[in-house]
Amino acid sequence: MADLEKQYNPEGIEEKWLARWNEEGTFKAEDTSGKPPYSIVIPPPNVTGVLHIGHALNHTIQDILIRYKRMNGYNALWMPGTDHAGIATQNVVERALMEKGTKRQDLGREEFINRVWEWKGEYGQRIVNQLKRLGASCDWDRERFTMDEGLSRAVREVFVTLYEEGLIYQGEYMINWCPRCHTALSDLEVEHHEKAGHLWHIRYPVDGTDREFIIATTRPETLLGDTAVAVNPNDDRYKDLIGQSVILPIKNFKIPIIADEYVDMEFGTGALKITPAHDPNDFEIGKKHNLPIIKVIGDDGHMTKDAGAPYTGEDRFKARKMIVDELKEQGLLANIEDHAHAVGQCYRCHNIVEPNISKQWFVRIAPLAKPAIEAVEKGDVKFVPKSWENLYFDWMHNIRDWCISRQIWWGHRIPAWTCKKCGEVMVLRDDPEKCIKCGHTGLSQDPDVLDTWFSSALWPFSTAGWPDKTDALKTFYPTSTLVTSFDIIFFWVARMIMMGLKFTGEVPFREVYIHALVRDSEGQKMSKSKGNTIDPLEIVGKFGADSMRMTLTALAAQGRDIKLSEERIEGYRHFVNKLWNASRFTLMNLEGFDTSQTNINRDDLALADKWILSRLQKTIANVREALDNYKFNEAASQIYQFTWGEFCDWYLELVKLRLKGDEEGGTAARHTLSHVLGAILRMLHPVMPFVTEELWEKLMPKAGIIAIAPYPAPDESLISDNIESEIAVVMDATVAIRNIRGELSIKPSTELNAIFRASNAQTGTTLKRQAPFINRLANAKTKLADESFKKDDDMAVSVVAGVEVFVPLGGLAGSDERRQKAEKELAKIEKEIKFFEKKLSNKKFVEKAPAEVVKSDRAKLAEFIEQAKKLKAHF
RNA sequence: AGGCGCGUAGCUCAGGGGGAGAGCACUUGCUUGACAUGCAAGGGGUCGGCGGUUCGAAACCGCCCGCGCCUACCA
Repeated sequence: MADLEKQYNPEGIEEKWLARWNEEGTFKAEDTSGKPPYSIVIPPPNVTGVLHIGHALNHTIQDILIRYKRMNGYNALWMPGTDHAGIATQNVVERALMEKGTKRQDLGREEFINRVWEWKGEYGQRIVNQLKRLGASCDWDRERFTMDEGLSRAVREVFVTLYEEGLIYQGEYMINWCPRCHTALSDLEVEHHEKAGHLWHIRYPVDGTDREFIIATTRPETLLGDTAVAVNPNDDRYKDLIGQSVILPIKNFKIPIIADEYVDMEFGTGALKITPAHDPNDFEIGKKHNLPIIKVIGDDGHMTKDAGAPYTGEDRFKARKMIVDELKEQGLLANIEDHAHAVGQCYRCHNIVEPNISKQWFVRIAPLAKPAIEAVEKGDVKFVPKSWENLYFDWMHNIRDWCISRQIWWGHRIPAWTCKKCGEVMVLRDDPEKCIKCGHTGLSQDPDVLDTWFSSALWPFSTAGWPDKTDALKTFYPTSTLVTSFDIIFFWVARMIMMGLKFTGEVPFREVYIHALVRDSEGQKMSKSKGNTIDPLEIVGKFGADSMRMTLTALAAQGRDIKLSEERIEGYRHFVNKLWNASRFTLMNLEGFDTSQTNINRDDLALADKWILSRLQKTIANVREALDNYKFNEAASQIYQFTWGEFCDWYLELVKLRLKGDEEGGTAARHTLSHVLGAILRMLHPVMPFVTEELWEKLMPKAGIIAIAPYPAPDESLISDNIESEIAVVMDATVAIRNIRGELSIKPSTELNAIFRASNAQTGTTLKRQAPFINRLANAKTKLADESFKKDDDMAVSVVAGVEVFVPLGGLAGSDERRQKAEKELAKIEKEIKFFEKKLSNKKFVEKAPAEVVKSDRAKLAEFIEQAKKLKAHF
């Protein structure tokens, strides 16, 4: 039994339990069950992904919730899976092809997709395997992938239904275009980062006059596609010019001067060049004024034929330089100004996106957003912390139609066909063989695929088998909780709510817990390019999964980001080790003791037993309360304090005497020890699953695995404030002696004598009864003062609540040192007295404050005065 | 420009109307038979600033200062 190593070594133990859980099917949820359901769907990581510390936090929290509920008797399902991550995955596979010297275009669409599947087969389990190593208690048999047949059917069903209801439409609009990924992006997929740029002020001469506009632009290359200059109709400076023309520099075209309210008279010179093909606002203005659209930047980011020589074929940024040089040459560049502005970048490849006009598919979002807003308003979905609801509402109220088509190959192909003969467009659940209108068999399918987030939006119900009415759907949907970070509230959370309500009539989850972001120790976002990432697997290898999980849990306070460093994790490894050693000690003392027996006569329990049991009940209640309210750090800290500060520091020390040989009370002590340790292990299991399983197996060999053991529940009848204050006397007396020892620099190995004078009979009885324990803890021989006791010159004195402590020193310390120590103690007490005297002398306080506060303050004051009096009397 | 969050011990942070807390770091002393990844004893803070509400504010309210983040089509 007592074959534990001196130090906890996670290696081997983690593997052992991963295998055991798997063999025993511990994490399997039941599609039909008498138990209450609790379900979480995993935010599906990208198949291309590598586990990072953010996943570790996200999954630790989910695992805590799931394990906690499972131990509480729920039919707990943690639904795992991965996301096909269209653009990201396509990029990865393309890069691999590039290394072999091929391009996807060389392979053709079908073959390329085959390659992606091959790639997925080879590497797709990587992140899943990494997740398993953290101890994630997902029901792995249910693992899904967004491109699975079933999920694809859900996508198809949703797309067709939305199309039939007019909620999906196709149209030519200005969208965000990534010239590198060669696809449209939704507004959300564009990141705005402030960049240092320039404002070029360009002269646009007015035709037939000597007047000119000076127009500022951040993108001079778009000049080639200008089709008008706009001014505000109310601008007196230019009123007379409206309807005339300017000569477009370089091109030497005439373009009209138009009037539009959009133009801000205050900004710059109040004149705006209009490039309908390359700016969303200009596009709108262009439509209004029927301006021609000249596309000068192509889909590949190079200048088009319409840009004209010598620019055609040049990269857009090179073209910019050429244009600026040319303008300079011609004297048309009035001025260059530094200008910082937010440039849109592709969230996948970080290239600068190009506003581009093209034909795309959109979701008409307003009708979907309305019920989704109401669901959160009504509380059908609750955000925790609640403040995130504001962000949600803010976005949902300003939401714009969602561009869902992507010009890539990897993803759910849009189920739309066009008849080559009659031009009929068909959007269908099943692939058509011929035109539904004219019967012609020549059909072409839309080449585009859907935004990856389109399928993610269905995840909570598509993974349960929707559109079939499965048992899983009935049992686990709506899911209970969603755990994610704030940065995908728009991308994912909001869209799941919209789609869930639309297609199931119910919200996809009841609560959304938004957790922090993990940053480095400087508070910087972790990123590979900064080199400040912490690799969770490396950490697991070095400190064990439990240490990492405990650290993340302890730091996961609501509403604040986590600054993580290896030192923090190392610190919590000490806690894991502490638990290990407390268990080691306990197990050493339980040889031959049957830990499965639970019936113990409470009268046999010693004071220390009753005390630790009382403290345990309070701790259990606090931990449960914390977990029920997503206060993970609070739960971690409660267990930490109890385990280290109370169980190890006091109870184990108090109990040692009774464990020797056949000491009286040994049975009660062993019973209490195993009971409390068992409760600690079960309380901690959701946070530290591996080490708790290992120790539980040794402590309770007959009880089965801890992952399905019942989570501790508080027993009110074991809570006793009287017992707790009685122990406080023992602790105070012990600390007083230790304090004398420490302050007077007496070695711990020197046994001291101590005499206690109690201020009441009960305290005296406690001190007398607990004397053996105090003696041990303070390395002293203690006794109670009798009537003849007199303090003499050689004694150090300390006064604590209800007890005067006298320690004869026999020359171990000089009188000066003793006086110093006593004066220090007195100064502290006098500070307290002043504080309370001031407070209590305030008439208004006495009148208005609650009676109990006044009463307790008066009692405290009296106690401190008493202590000071006693202390003074001795010097 | 708007919105949100944060400012508490040297560091990282809990807390939150009634005597300032934890971990780490620091000082001193310890091979006390679970643990030196440890034990014991200590030092350390006008809780960002100024006002207000209150008998009482670190906490609630207002303003200010500093630091983050998010959203936005100002050329």
